[in-house]
Amino acid sequence: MKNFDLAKIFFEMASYLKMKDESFRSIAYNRVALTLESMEEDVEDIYGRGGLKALEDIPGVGKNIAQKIEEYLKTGKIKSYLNLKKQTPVKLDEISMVEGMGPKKAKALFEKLGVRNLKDLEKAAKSHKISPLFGFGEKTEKNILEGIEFLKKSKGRSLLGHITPIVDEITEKLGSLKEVQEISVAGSVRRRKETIGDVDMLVASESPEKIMDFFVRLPWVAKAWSKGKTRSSVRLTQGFDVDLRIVSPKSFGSALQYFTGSKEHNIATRRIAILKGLKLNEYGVFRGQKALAGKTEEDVYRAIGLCYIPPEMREDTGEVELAQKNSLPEIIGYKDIKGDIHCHSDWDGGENSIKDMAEAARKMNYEYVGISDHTKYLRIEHGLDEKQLEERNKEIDSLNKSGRHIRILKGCEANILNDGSIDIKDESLAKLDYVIAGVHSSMKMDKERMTQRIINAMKNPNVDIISHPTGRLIQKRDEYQIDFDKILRAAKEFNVALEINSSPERLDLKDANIRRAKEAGVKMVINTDAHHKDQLKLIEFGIAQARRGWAEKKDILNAYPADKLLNYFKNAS
DNA sequence: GCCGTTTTCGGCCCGACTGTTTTCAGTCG
Repeated sequence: MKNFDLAKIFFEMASYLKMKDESFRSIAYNRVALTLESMEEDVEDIYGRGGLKALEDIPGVGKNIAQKIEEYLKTGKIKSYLNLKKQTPVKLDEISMVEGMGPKKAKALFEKLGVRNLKDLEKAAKSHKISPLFGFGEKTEKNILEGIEFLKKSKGRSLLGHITPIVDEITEKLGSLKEVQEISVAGSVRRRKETIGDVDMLVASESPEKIMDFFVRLPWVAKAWSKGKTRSSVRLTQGFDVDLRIVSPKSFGSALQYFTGSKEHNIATRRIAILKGLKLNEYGVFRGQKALAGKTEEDVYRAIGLCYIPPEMREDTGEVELAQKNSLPEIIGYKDIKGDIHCHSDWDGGENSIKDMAEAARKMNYEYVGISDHTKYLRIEHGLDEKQLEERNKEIDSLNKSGRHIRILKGCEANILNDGSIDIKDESLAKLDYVIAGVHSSMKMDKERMTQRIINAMKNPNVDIISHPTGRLIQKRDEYQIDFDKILRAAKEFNVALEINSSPERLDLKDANIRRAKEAGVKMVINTDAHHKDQLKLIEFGIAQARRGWAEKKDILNAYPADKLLNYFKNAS
């Protein structure tokens, strides 16, 4: 897949062009880079299928860029890119990661001080060579040093699941002020992206000053970057930034739409507004001076001829076109899950008893809960052998018999061994309501073997679900080397569901793969993999990713009632 | 460099804030 390599090159070219003040060419390259990054089809396949002509059908790609893509596919490099790099040998991608540094400042520092990378930049700032320069000053120099410190500490982005608790607290604190009429989180947090750069919050109020004073003095604030009447920005001690915008209530909807983004989605919606002779900005939808909408997001979308688009879908990957035709898929809702079926109990070293897990699941308003303890290969997780599994089943049977709990299903999370066989006997697996199988070892296997390993596991008629199918840990461990298309075809053929693991560190399947699975007609389940009863509530993150992957209720098996779910598993094997 | 339901030429999203200026460029979202 060359899409990402090419996207990276075009992003860089866009920055270099901006440096040279060629802003419109820069926009063109940036746009193509974004398209390539989010495109599902391999650009190499497109070229193979229809040559230059087919490349030009990609939005934003014209003759010129098509030729550059061809050049890259044939020779592995792009001459004009190398030339740009030669002209200004500056690591722009590195330098612009520092808050407040962009192409223009980078250019000035290169020409005057020879700054080529992050290290040079830090050295120049530390030896106070930057502040005397024209256009720079004390503050800029200080901000550069602080920006570099921040980068070293945080790697830039935080996991969604790690920041939402504090975001909820801030929302509650601000929301309790009497001056606040409405409040919502916006930006990538509202879109539920798996990682977050900074947090955007929006408030509707007629008296913003008091709120801003309160905001920059919140107990978690380490530093206020800026403070104004409509926008303030702070860094929290937790290591990420929060932006607060305040607008008048009559613009709350349009501002929420605007600050929720994504940027690409906004560009698309604004284009539609322009085509209709309207103007869309954070203050509303306007025809000339006349405001047509602004109070709610629904009004805004309606005014430009679109139906409401859920925040999780706003990435300009086709949702705007469907909204124009009023044919968006009805994506799964946050209350549609009927039971979590990947939960561990104290039988395999989890924190809580089966009874406690069932009680916690009842509080989640579930109809059922599935206990799927590890099996014997995983010694470190106290995996159960055939005999222990039998004992555990008896406990579940007696709990179910007592009638005092929600329905408890008997499952397990078995291990897929290197050859694709399962680490526990088929007779034992057959006695369970369902079987989850997952890879927990030899994760660095080569692509062909790993793909075949998982497919072999799916061929076992007892296996119903593959847990965390790609094995990634966000920002820590890459996905296994697998041919995902082959996995999808096998999942469809053998009627095996793929898990959407809700753990904020995993989110596996991820959004793009969920969409591919859905398109391939493969069923999924959304689970938490809870090892503690408090982790059941993490399901919201899995549902959020499912929504980002456009999954509908019918695609998600544990949105079915228990009997329908069990029937599915029975008939699938 | 790309693009077209007023356009094959003339636009390309656009407003807020900062830090440096003395009227604005650069950055961000």
